[in-house]
Amino acid sequence: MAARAAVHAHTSHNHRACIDDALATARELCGARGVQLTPLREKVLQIVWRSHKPMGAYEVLDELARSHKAARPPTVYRALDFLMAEGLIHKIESLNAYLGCIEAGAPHSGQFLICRKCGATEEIVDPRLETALEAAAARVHFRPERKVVEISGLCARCGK
Amino acid sequence: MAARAAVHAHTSHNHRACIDDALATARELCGARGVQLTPLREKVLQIVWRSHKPMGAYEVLDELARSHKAARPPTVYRALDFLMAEGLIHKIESLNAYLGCIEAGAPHSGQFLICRKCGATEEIVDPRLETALEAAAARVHFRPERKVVEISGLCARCGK
DNA sequence: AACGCGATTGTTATGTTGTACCATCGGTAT
DNA sequence: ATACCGATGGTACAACATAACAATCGCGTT
Repeated sequence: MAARAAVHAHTSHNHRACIDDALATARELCGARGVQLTPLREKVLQIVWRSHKPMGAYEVLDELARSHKAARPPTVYRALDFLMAEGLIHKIESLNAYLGCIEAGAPHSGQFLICRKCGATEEIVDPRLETALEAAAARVHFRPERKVVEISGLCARCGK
Repeated sequence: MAARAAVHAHTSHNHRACIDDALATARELCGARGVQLTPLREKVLQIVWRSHKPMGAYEVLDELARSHKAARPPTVYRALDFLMAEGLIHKIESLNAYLGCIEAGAPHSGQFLICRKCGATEEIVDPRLETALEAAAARVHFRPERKVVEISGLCARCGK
């Protein structure tokens, strides 16, 4: 899984395979959980995954509308809500945008590195960071439920 | 300064003194920097500080309009932008809301504990957490500029 | 077949958050 | 005076998100 951590940050790999993987995983998970990954939801998941950058809900809508004339804002937001609830995508709060989750499975809060120049956004899973977050909360007896970690700056290539 | 870290989380302290402190510090800093903390900007800073919870821009606007009839959305957003640039307030991205900064001075990214029940939001300054963030970014040669850390959950009192 | 039921999607309208753009005003440097 | 600059006034609109209700669909029961 760690090998997939850099997926969103690169443009030259075989992204098609990533998407197919993600969709297959999503179908499996939803099947196992008894929830419905309907064609509409799967299409939205595919659209989000096709982008290397977080996509705004209205960008998703524009894309969806190409093959689904009836699409309206609620159509998209309902699908995005479902996908977030199942841990298949994340919302990047500082961008009001959505990104495919590389660790689909347990719903979890992600940690993100967002390049302000090229827009590429990488999800990282850093246990040390996770531990530091838990410790900081525990220190003041705060019980964490959702952890938003979004680091903006310059990615390795743009920061050269 | 560490003693002020819990300011936003409590309701029974002498908050008036906090506000006065914050305003005095702000005036000093702006004077030293040669930027103008105009009456309008100071009023907005005061409004934000009066709340123990992050305030939406339109809430600030409603409050401001009581004493400043000409206030419009751009009025508030310009003041908020200025205050953020000077490191006097923070934006809580996951709430689209603004909060007085307890460490006014160097513009910095804050770390926040947000109670989903009572809304109280505490800014923490945890060097270990800061280190973990830097390390996570450095590991992939990412150069961080802005770090958004917002932990939602239950505060000590609501989580009992 | 007809019915009831829950989940999903369609549809219209509206609420919330944030900006673009240009005008104006007061101070300062030329 | 003139030109410029930072701050504010003011209109309009863009971008993001949800409320509310209707229609449809699959499915098990009668």
